Amino acid sequence: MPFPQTEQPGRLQAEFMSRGLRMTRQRKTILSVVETAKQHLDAAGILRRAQKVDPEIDRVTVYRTLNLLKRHGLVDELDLMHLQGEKHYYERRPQRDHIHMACLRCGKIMEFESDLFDRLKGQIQRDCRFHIVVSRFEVGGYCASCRSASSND
Amino acid sequence: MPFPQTEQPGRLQAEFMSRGLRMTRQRKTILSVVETAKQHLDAAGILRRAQKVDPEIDRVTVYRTLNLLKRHGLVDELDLMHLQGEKHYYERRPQRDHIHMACLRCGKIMEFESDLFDRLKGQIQRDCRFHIVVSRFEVGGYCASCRSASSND
DNA sequence: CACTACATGCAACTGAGTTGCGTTAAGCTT
DNA sequence: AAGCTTAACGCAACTCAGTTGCATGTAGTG
Repeated sequence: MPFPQTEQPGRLQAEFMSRGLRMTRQRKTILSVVETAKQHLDAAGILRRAQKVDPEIDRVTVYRTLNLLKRHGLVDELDLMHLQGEKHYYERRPQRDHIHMACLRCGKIMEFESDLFDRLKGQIQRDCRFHIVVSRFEVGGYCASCRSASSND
Repeated sequence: MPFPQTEQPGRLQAEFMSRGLRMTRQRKTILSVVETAKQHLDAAGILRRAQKVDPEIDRVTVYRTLNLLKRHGLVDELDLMHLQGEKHYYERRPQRDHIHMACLRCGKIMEFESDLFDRLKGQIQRDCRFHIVVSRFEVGGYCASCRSASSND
């Protein structure tokens, strides 16, 4: 085991292949970019990073691969309250779903897990007899630091 | 009082004007379209309905008016899980926030209010010291009728 | 009633994402 | 290992939603 981290590289690739999807040089690059991203990336950002590894990679391939990952539930698509235009952001689907909070002043994105959130989704599935495949809870507002800052400026 | 309904026409117009915003012929038309809509409309749909009243109205005016309403918190912008392309939908901001559920099979949109939802937002504000201005909780999945239908076809 | 600042309409533009198609290459099959 | 088939790739052209610049029109003030 050469990867002692909690989230070992290659796990996304492994899940991808275990679904019988064809692995290509380009997909390998894109998956590793998505997997190792430390922040939320949009398609253009993913392309830029992928091209540092393989300059031949095309933006169309990035879009097609992201659609594939989305359809297979391997990544989630986020809007992040459209703080910067209409583009989408992507993240590996986590074990446990979380809420995204976007600060309208500083643009910071925060994530928040909550029992209440899990219970709410359970309630929807039971009370509405609705089978949830994907969910997105995004919040726009003002973060703690911007709230205190706004009293000084 | 000529309007005995729960949601009397003109209330949106009244809120709009009470904010000191300039009322024009076009805005009056657009606001009444938004206010009386029985379903979630996108900008093109709002334009189409507005043009039935006033054919001179331009799509740019619709976009500008929707942006204005959004900035003033008088309407909410929805993605409805991007079931049909990337366009946005609009609804009057309700007294009590609700969740949108979009069926991936039949396209139906359902709304759901929940105490748990209200409590969850309260928790976010308290635990994260985050002041919520706007929130959007959208769910994609399969509705009750499509779940039972899918066993037969 | 006149003035001014803001709203409108038009046309041109932007930016994200998609499609068609000829070429390339995964990953089976033997 | 070579050949085969089917899917993925790269490129260019396109679509679609929404935005911007600017000249003209008009709401609301005084």
